[in-house]
Amino acid sequence: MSCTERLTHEMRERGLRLTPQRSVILETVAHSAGHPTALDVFHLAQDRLPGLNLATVYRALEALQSAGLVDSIENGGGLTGFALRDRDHPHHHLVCTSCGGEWTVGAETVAAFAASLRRRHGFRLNTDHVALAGLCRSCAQASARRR
Amino acid sequence: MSCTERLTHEMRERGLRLTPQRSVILETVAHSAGHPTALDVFHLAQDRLPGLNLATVYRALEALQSAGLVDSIENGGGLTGFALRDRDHPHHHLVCTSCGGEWTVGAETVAAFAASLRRRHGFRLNTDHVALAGLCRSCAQASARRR
DNA sequence: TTCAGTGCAAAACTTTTGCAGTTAT
DNA sequence: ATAACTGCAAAAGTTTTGCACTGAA
Repeated sequence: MSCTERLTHEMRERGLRLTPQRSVILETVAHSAGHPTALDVFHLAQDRLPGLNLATVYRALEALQSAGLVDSIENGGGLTGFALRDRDHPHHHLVCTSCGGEWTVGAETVAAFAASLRRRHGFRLNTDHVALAGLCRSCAQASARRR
Repeated sequence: MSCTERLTHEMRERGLRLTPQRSVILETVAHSAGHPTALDVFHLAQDRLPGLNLATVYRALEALQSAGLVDSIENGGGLTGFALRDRDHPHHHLVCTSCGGEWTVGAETVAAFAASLRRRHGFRLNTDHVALAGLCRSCAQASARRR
């Protein structure tokens, strides 16, 4: 199912309307690498939506979130990032706290961990979209050398 | 090593000063369940520190963080929470997105997952303090029944 | 036609910063 | 003594909200 089809379907099902703003905002999030903030999305979408307002971006992202099309991720520093929820290709992000780089891990890597949490604690890890903080390979090596 | 001894030691080592404000703020974080925000800490600490200012709380928490005594955790909604970094008893938190409850998991549960990330991607997961979002046992059961 | 959504402006909130006075070292 | 820290006030930055108008269904 394409992105636009999913948008139409999920929105209608919830009595939400399909506006040009919401389409463009969803596509902007989808085509962004990483986890753009509301302001990022605003700047990127402005080209295609002259007169777009930041408040609209916030409200659209909230609507898309409630429709299950987008997830919010807490970036550091009290900023909220947004990412497409991809049900067909679930994956997770490794975010390096040193260089800010991002890598993708397949859901299967996290699945084993989620299963052990569930077995041992009855806890169902939210695996829709997870961003894990740490040091990437090169930053880890650099910090080891520094000592 | 006691909390206060560690405070004295770590602060001195970095040329940071040991003020009544910082002591009380560290104790406030240590004695709080969960991950209090700067405002929470401010309210709790006010009783013992008349005239305390919120800006001081922010600066003290930053200092304690740089001294490795406290970790910051991204609560939902763009709020930053703080928690004592306990090097003697490392542990992680399971936060239920439905009821807001919190549970503790030993570091060993996470260690295996961290090892696999490192093996497969060279990524060193930050395991100082991790808060994992999901559904707790009872909320998961409740949501299963609802269907 | 109708009501959800938008743009605009103002407000609410969290966090940071400049500065003068205070205090731990 | 001296430099770090605090309180205060103001600013900066993010997110929310009220309201009149517009447009998707």
